[in-house]
Amino acid sequence: MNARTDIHNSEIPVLCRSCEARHRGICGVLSPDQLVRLSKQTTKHDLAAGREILAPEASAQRFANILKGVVKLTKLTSDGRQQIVGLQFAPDFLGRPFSQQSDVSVEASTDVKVCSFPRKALVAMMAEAPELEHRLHEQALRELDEARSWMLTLGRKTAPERVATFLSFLAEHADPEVQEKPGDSITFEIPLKRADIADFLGLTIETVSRQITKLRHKGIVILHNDRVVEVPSLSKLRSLAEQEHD
Amino acid sequence: MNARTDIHNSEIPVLCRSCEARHRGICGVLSPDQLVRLSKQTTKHDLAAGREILAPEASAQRFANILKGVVKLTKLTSDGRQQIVGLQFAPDFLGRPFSQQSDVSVEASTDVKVCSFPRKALVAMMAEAPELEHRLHEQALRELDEARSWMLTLGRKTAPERVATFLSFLAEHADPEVQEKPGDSITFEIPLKRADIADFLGLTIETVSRQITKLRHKGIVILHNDRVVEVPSLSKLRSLAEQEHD
DNA sequence: CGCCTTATTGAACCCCATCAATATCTGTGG
DNA sequence: CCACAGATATTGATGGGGTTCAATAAGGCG
Repeated sequence: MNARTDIHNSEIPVLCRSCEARHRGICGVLSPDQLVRLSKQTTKHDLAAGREILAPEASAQRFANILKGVVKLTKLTSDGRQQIVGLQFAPDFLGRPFSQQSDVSVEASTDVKVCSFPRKALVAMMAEAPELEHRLHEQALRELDEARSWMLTLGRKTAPERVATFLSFLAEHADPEVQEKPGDSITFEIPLKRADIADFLGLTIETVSRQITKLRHKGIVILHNDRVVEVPSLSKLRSLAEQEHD
Repeated sequence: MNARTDIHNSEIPVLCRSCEARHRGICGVLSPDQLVRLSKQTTKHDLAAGREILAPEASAQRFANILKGVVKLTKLTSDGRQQIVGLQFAPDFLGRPFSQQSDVSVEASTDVKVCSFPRKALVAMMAEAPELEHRLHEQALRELDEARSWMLTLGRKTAPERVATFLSFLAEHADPEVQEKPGDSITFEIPLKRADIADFLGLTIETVSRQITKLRHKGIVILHNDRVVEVPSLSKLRSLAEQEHD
């Protein structure tokens, strides 16, 4: 069946109707017919914050799309030091295609909804819809750009700069519903606890806490609670993300 | 070796005959006919160590394959601090497809030979050879895995561990011609000067130098000169890459 | 409330950066 | 071949930013 001749909304699986991934995510390139077949192998999961979504061994065998929430990708040294190597938001794709194994574990950072499917289902879809691989490729390139930006942050920025960089990053990915005011002011929720922020920025919990306190005293951020931040001037915050001194 | 590409050797452009990228690189998926057409838009360049290959503005408009040598990808903060975010070897592809701009600059780390071509030429080839995009996708995923490994190194490892990790990484990518002994022992050339190693590892030149000296005194490495290193026991070096203490 | 998790604040130490001097390497020309 | 100059690398002394260890505070939920 041909997608072009047959776009009837009634054919779109219930599962997919309200899914962001169907538009901006990888499923956006699939026809209703293809969506139906993929959705037969798909299951929707609700995962509490902290739960593992894909173990390192599994992340090449099973894939998923984020429907809601924030997902962290983490790596470990053999002696247990942890580094977060990426944060993902709806409608991002999760998993490592074209590999047998990965050493990244995929965990829910907030409460998360995902829709997951086996490797085979994706492989089959890619065979008939080459555009699907293109979408995956574009996401991989975006993640690569992002990972390299974090390399600059981790390798060359000071603690105050790292925290400011992190908050600026979150502001850009903020859920529109928690943004309120236009322009330079923004309020959003930090989808990580302090320990995770530390693991992302290559710092300790204590240093993160101290830096946030400093930002508070300078009026750069206003904490409504541990997680909700108001940034009166995003441009001021951004300027702190790249200058060493106070 | 692929039958399709080798039935008529005479059809393969001279430029491509001795090129590694034709087999392991992205050109491996092209037919002789396609190689001929691509090679008409291709120019070969020799670049001295330190020279810029693609400026950040250009890296989305013009692409290249590495024929020989080592290439560094660098990022800068606004006040000039530098971080190397990737090292690339033959036959890697250089450039940022599907984007108008990039903030990564591409420089020769050693003397380098590349073969470069305009964006349009690649786009045209991808249209007729979907396998081409697949190769690019796979390289992007490898680079992503690598960037995330460096994030762990930059965020969570100590200076001694970083240097050991770096040398282990080089040993794995070492030009086979400088490898001599089998098994656990290896000799190779460091394709970066100390300042570049520092910019890669998020350290200073002095710290890198001191750590190499320590490795020398511990018998982990033997320096034949500033660039050529002998590693008697690669497994010992690797074990230092993940343990904090001496 | 009372317990547990999470976050903040304080004080002391240490790893690595910084500043400074010396050494070595590389190439060039006398 | 050696002398010299510029770039690159090593080594030393000092200081500071961030960690570590420790205590207190604040949320979240029964």
